Amino acid sequence: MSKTPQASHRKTSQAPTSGNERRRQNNRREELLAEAARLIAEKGYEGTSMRDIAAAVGMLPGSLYYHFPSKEELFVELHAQAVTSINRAVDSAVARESDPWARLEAAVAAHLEAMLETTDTIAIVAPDFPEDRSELNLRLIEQRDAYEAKFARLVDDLGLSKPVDPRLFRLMLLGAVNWSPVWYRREGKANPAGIARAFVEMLREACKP
Amino acid sequence: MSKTPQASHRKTSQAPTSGNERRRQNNRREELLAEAARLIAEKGYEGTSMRDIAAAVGMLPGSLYYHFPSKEELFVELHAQAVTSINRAVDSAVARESDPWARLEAAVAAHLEAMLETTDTIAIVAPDFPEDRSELNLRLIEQRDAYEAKFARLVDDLGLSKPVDPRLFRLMLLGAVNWSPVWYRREGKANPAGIARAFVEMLREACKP
DNA sequence: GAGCTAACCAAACAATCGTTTGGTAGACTA
DNA sequence: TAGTCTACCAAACGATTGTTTGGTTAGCTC
Repeated sequence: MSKTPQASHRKTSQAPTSGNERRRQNNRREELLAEAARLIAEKGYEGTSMRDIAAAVGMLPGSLYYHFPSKEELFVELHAQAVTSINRAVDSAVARESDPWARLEAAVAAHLEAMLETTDTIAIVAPDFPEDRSELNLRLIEQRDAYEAKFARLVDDLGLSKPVDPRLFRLMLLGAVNWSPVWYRREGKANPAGIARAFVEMLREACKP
Repeated sequence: MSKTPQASHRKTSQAPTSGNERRRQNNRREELLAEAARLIAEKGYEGTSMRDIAAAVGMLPGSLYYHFPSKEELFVELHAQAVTSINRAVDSAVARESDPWARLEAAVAAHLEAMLETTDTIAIVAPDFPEDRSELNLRLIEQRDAYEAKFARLVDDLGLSKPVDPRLFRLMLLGAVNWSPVWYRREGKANPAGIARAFVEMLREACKP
């Protein structure tokens, strides 16, 4: 009640002294996405209503539809944004290493960091959606495909000896990593980098002849 | 439309010649739970309405509230049922082995089997619910506690050498296992037992001095 | 066969959901 | 300064949600 959708229009209000960028073009879109990410990360997709999101940015529910055609579309864009961001993080982490095992560990650490510490990076993962929402799911999977292929390549570069199935190796590692948000506590002693090292090191020992 | 809530009442109809069990006592409760499990496993908790469940057993929505006080309570009972069932499966699988590593592998295989092949065993897991539904989540976690402790014991019995953290060992293994429904395809070549063997074998090699 | 109870039906309730429609203030362009 | 467009507001719409309330009937006991 106390916070009505803001007094009048404000828009591009500030920064009047800064050259000729094209302002006044979807200004609050970013703010909107950020707020939606925060809410969805906290309460889930179904648990977050368009009204919640609108209230968080001080708009009316219907106004969201100026920026996004639907709630699903909003989420797809959020997901894309998260995938892009985590992709960059992993790339730059991997680039700093040359040894194949070190590269894999760096990738896992970056992935973990993004999922455990960055609030607004909604999990690449989000198995939120049950199988029946196939249309949405297909689009999300498509977004993650390139990302997962990247890990497959990192694993291939390890040159595993024969008894080890590279696919199961990758699925095990990524499964363990993707599940970590379930048990991870930020107050705990373990940090993403440490977890990554422990996970990769275990598998590394397993692959020595 | 075509399937109205059934013609008249039927109740305990059958089996009139079988002694003196107390029939006519929550007869369709089991049927109700089974149907709810099937639907929720398919479409998720939020994706399954009380009307869906009622329709699946040929009842009217309100009638469900004769058997369960709320939708959440229904799910809690479902969850408890699943936990009990998987607990039994793991116990009997472990009992057949004596070697610690073989016992762990048997436990993992049983867990995988329950999650991947048994439709109505809604995942022990179900991270469906975001953190904010704390009340429900606490009750579910409570139900799983004894189960997870069981794995901690199995890991302890391995007598791991020092550089390996038993906790991270367990979290890695269970994470990989719990994530498997995401990528597992029943049509594929891998089966639960094979996956269990591969996972455990990898970690086993890692723990040899 | 009277009475009781388990197991429903029938119908609604209030709340919430995603979304649509029509309007409008302010910034920008010419 | 007139006109256009951006970025919203205001208000509703229809559908769906979990749930409640009061009645009804079949089966059981006595």
